[in-house]
Amino acid sequence: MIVSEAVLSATTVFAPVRSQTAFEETVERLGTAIKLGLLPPGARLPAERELCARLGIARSTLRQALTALTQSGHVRATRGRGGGTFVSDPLPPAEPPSHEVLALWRETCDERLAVELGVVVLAAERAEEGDVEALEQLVAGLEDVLEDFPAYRQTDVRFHVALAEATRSPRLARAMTDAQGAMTDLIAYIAHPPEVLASSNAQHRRIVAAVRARDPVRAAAAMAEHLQGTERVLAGLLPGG
Amino acid sequence: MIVSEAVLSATTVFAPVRSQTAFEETVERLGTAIKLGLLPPGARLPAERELCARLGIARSTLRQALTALTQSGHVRATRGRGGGTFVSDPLPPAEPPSHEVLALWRETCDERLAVELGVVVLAAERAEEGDVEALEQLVAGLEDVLEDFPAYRQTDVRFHVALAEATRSPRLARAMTDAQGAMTDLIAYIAHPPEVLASSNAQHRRIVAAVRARDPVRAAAAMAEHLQGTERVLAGLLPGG
DNA sequence: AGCGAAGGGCCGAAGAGCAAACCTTTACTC
DNA sequence: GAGTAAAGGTTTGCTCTTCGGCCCTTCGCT
Repeated sequence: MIVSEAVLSATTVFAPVRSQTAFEETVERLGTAIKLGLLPPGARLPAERELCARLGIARSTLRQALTALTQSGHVRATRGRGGGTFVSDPLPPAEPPSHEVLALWRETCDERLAVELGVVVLAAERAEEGDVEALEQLVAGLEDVLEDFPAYRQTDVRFHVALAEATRSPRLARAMTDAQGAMTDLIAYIAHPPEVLASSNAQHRRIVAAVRARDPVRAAAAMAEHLQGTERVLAGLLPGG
Repeated sequence: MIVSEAVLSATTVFAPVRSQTAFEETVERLGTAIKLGLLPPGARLPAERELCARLGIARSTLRQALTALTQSGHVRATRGRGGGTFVSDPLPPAEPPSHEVLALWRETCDERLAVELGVVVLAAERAEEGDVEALEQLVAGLEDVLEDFPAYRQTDVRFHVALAEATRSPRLARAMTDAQGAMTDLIAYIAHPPEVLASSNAQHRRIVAAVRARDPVRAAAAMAEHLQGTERVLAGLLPGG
């Protein structure tokens, strides 16, 4: 009986169980979507009574989350007919990443690598003409905002999420938004000169070309190169690099 | 303002928040580890008072989970000094996958693809000599159990988890055990003749060789081929293939 | 003026989780 | 054989989260 080997995995199997509350998860979901620009400034959220049904939680729980997001300035509500809950414009300044987040930056990048590689391979196999066109439009749009990092980053996120949606796999799309949310916490404060963004967007072009050509291998290679860019920047600035 | 585009991602952003309880998560964690053979039959779990501390939950919550696992026959407890909670030997027969699980089989495979690709790429970059030797031993062991699918599958899981551990990224290791747990639910009932297992293990060899050579591209290609095997089998047997 | 759709507030029931006791069984030690 | 230590088993009571429903307030539209 090979019992001794099991001890190696014990740290994984017996690692702490983290159970997020519905409240916390909702704040994180909506907050991330707002910070990523998936819900752009000025956008209106669904009515509370509808949203809580969609999220599968009680309205009072949703309201707790919305109250938190109101107090943090990400959202603003108006009453009466035609009212609703709207994403703030402008958004509050982002908060600097916690020590915790910084300490785990490499694991965050590792997870993102997995998601992005899996996504790009499957997208190359499954993307349809319309998906590719949408991706090309996003890349073209990026070209116009090389001087404006926040705008660039927002469209960049859209690009990666669109790639994930092209896989037709909701779970991968969720994984992608989570990964992008975690990355944004890390890179929001790093200077990104236009030349860097231009070369990053050139990599986007190569990725889309490989997807259009239905060439998963080339797509994966292009994506790997793309991710190495940010990773090298982080390695130079953060502990443990 | 590009508000219209946001609607596309709405299904992702507003998807139900699934808040697992600590009890559920614990049952799943331990149950998966047992079904995967990470905790082999006869193995002794840590004492309740220690285990609940490691899992970060109250002892009463842990006991709920252990009671569930006892009733399902995966675990058995003995009292008194020198007693403890032990993995059952033999294990209860696996239950057939639910309709729910079967309906989402493709998404499960997609997630696994992402995890395995990310893992193998990072393992190829980071694995040390000891890691590679452990992997080679596991592959050698697989050669001896080509006639015994349960035994093969168990060592197969160990192989993939060991690969994940070679990345030194706890989160990827966790993702790998989760992915393997989900896959086991799908493939437990599918006949696997020795020839198929032999060719599967040949792919293992190629993966290890690429990792040893520190060649992420070749490692990813070998892994992709490896995964296609099971995926094609499932596509032939399950709905939506 | 009134209707209806939206956010805002309140309250009680139910359940999950926690903490800290205490009990029972059993093997080892002196 | 008595004592002790280490394990699982049991009980109790408290807190916090979540749910579900009900009613209020606001305010644009008809």
